[in-house]
Amino acid sequence: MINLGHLNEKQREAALHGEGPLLILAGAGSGKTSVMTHRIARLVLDEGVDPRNILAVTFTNKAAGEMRERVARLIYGAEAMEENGDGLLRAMSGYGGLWILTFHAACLRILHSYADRLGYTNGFAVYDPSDQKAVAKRCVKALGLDPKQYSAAYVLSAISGLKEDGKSPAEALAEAEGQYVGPRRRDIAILYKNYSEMLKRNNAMDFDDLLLNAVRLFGQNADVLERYQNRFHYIMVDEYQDTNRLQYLFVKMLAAKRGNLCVVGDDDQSIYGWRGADIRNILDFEKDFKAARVVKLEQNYRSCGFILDCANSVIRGNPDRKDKALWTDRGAGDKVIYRMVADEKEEARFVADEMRRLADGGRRLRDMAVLTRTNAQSRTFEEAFIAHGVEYRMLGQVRYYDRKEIKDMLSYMALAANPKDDVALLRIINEPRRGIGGKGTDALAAAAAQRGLSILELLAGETGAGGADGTDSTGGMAGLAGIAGADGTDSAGDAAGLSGMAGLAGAASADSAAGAAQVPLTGKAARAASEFAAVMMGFAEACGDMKVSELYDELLAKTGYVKALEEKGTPEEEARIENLLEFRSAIIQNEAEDPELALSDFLEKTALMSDVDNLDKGADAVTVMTLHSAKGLEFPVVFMPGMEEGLFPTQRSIGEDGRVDEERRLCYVGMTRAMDRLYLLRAKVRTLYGRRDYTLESRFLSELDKSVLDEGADKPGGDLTGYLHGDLSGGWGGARPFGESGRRPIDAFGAARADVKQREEAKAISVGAGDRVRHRKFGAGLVIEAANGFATVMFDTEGRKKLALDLAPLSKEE
DNA sequence: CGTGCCAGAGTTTTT
DNA sequence: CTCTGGCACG
Repeated sequence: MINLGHLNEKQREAALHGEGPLLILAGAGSGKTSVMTHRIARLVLDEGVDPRNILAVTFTNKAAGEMRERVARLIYGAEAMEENGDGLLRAMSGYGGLWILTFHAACLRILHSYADRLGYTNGFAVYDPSDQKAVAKRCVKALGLDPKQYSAAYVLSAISGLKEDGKSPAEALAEAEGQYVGPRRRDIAILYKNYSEMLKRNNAMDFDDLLLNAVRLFGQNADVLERYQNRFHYIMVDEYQDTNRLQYLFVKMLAAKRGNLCVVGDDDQSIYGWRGADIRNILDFEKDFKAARVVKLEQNYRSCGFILDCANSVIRGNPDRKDKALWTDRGAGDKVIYRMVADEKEEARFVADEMRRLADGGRRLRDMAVLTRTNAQSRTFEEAFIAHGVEYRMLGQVRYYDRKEIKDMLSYMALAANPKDDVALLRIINEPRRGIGGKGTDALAAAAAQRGLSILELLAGETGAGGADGTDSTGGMAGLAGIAGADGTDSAGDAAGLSGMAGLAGAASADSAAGAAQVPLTGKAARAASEFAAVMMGFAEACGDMKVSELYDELLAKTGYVKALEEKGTPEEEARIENLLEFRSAIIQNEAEDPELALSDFLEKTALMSDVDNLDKGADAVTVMTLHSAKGLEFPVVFMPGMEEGLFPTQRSIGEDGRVDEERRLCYVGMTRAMDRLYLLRAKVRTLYGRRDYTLESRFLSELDKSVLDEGADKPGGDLTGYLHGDLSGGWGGARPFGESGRRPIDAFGAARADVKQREEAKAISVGAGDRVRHRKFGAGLVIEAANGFATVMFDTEGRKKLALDLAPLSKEE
């Protein structure tokens, strides 16, 4: 029997639930993951349920991974997991095992088995937002619409909205024409249609499609739906309050036969309404699933009393809530600290300083987080942290896989895996420079479209005898074989095997002969395109038999990508090369975890990966991220800056029906991330988009129960003098107004910390993070990072640059 | 074809 | 303010 001893009564009730619909209303920090993992383990161990009969879906990889890990621990025991965690996890959660997956990953697995039913072939690509954007732009352009009126972002969100409503392009079009709803709606409907067709031609799905197509697959194929209904006897859904219509349908269809649906969520934490999440899904669960049992988890194990009271007092302001109230037996703890400061710089300085103070008192930096409403706010914190020597890590900047060089290599791999992928091709056909620019690609795209081929197929066909129709997505090889065999134009005989290289020798000379008629390129560009196509078709054929890392290495070498970077040789390119090496390690690591790793698996994995997944938990650094990305996380110390009307709640939410309620929930989510200490900050003046404005305090501050607040000792209204006292007067270099070393820690832990950061006397140029420097050309700047003879410098006017310390004309400024 | 300049837009974004 | 994308110029 599985031990449920450390669960509380409510938790145990939920974990013991067997058949029938169950709604677990799980307040923040109430241990819902424990409940779900125990329920799964109990079904398997005590009830003898086959793990393959269980499906648990989450929203994030992180949540899925955590759940998998904890379930495995319960099933196999902690010891076995220590010994062979990876192996056991793989054994448990493989294709035919226990599915604990994100919505998208679950849909992907299903679609993988039935891609053909929807007219896709199996190597279909998954497009990320940057790919989507490229497609949207092409569609707008193709229709001759004004790209200003129809920005990619606008078009995509409109399309996404239609998809989330489960509408097909035809339906959208019919609606737009049925009654007169304006040309805009009609244009969007047409764009939707063209966008969908282009994706399909490219054998690609975007994120929405994964869900939409899974639901469509079920809807159109009773046998498929039945198969999965019979497979999944028990279905669990995490964060149910964030499900959109499609996700709701997906779950509902799967659960329709047996009705064993267990959903876990908290209506107070619904913060993705703007993305289509429908809070009614959770509010109406009991209506939807008759005789549903409801269990409320209201005991909070995370936050201390004052923090909880604070959060409760804010969320109370919302209408239409499921009735519940969090409580804790952790004790009252510290009051919530509220400070008003002069402006955002003071705000960031206050935070940096407070963090240093807490660190001096024995807190780890990794235990602290700054949760902002907008990404733009993070910049000020970055600067302050650098200046104050606070190690930090930031989320929500450029996603790792969005870095140009990584995305380029991924596109190369994607094209090898799926030769129909024009978006990937267009991204890289001139990267590195091959002399094929906008005009060339436009012509190629047009020619390919006309013949119903992908661009690569067109190019590859051209190198052959001109048989345009010979190639298909999987057998791209047919095209290459064509070069070697049928084609008689030249010495193509040596184009055998993988060596696209050999192919290009043949292709190069073919351009004048067969090419011109079909490929709208001439001279150098035509040669380059043929060469490119031959190489890529070679990879397309070979990639099935290669390890991903091998493919990657070959691509780096044969496409000349690294070479082009090396030739430029600027620090920026150096950094890109470093990133490419780092990416290689990531591939190797993936292969270590899964020796069978196929190219398509890897591409899918990266496509479905977010940067929260890469958050390096080991590093001892404070975290800066948006409130949205903090959901599901917890930190002993949380700072919430920017408690101002117009920023939080945002200007755009004010006045729109229900939008402020969601902001309020977001505020609640933020506050309930804090375990021991919560700081609320408000700047009196804030600069937004270069405009300095006086602020009003956030309504969330006005609303909350003031008795939980510590508003600072020595000021009535709470102004910046509240923290500009005593221990801040020291200072390192005289230039810095607020230093660290002059201060003595005052905390209980407070042995004076050795000043580790003391700098060596500058002889030549030895600089460290936080130093001001002057560059002969770039002017004054701040060192962000210095290591291995390189320094990354944020210049005041020139932006960020990486410089070699022994070469750059740099001098240190005091 | 590639660079540089200017205009315009700028919540949040688990996948 | 600061990034992005489109366009004009060399």
